[in-house]
Amino acid sequence: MPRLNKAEPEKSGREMPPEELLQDLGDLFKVFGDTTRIRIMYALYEGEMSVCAISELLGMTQPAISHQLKTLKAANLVAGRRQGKTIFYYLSDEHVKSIIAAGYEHLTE
Amino acid sequence: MPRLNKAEPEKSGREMPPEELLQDLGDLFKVFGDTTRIRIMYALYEGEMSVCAISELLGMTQPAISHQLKTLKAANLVAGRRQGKTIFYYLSDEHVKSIIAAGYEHLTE
DNA sequence: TGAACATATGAATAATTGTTCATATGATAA
DNA sequence: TTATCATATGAACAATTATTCATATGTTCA
Repeated sequence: MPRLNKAEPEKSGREMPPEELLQDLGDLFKVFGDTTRIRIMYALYEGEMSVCAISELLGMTQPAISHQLKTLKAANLVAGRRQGKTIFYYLSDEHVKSIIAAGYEHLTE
Repeated sequence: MPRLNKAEPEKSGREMPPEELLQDLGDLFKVFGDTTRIRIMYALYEGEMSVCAISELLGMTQPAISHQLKTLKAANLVAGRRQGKTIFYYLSDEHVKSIIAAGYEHLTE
C-alpha cells in the first residue's frame, strides 16, 4: 500500500491530501456511479416519494430499490420520513443536485 | 427493462430525463468512483505528469496506471501530450475540479 | 540497425457489487 | 390478535472491474 503524506516527501515533491479523504471521495462518487441510484435521485429531484412509488416509476422490484436507498442513505444523500406504513424518501441536501449538475455540465460541455 | 419518458406517463405523473443521459451520468461518476483514479486526478491537479512519475508517486505498477489513464481519457477527463519517449498527462478541463470540489463539499459539509 | 527506455495492450485472476428471491420487521385496521 | 400492506434484510448468483503479469508498440540514441 502506498503511503502519501508521509514524513519523507515523494521524489516529485508533489503533496497529496490525506489518503482517507481520497478514499471517501471515491466512495462517494461510487454511490453516484450506478444508473439505478442516479434514477432514484432524479426521481426525488422534484420531491419525496415512497419506496413503492419509486419502484413502480423505475419498473424495478421493491427490494432492489430498498437496497439502493440504503446505500444512498448511508452516504447521506437521501433521508426518510415515516408516515404510517409508508416511508417517504427525499434528497437530504442540495449537494446531490450540485454534484449531478457538475457531472451534467461535463457531459453537455 | 423500464422505459421512462414514453408516450404514456407513469401513474405518479413524474417525468424523467432521457434514459441515455442518466446512463451517461452514471458512467461518468463511475470513473470518479475509484480511489486510484481519484488519486491520479489529484496528482494532476497541480500540473501534468508522466505515466512513470504517476506510478512512482502512487506506488503502483505502470500498467495499472496506464489502464486507469485510458479510462480517464475515454471519459475526457485527462489528455496526453507526447514529448519524446514520455507522455505527459494533464486534466483536460476544469470540470474535473468542479466535480471533485462538489463531492468534497458534501463530505466536509 | 539494435539497444534502452516509456507507454500501451491483452489475458487471467481476484474482488466488488447489483439484483433476485425468500423472508423478516413494522404499522395499520378490523 | 390477526390479516394486510409497506419496507427492510440476508443469502446467493451474475456481472462488472481493478490489478498483475507478460508482451507489444513506439521513440530516442548510439
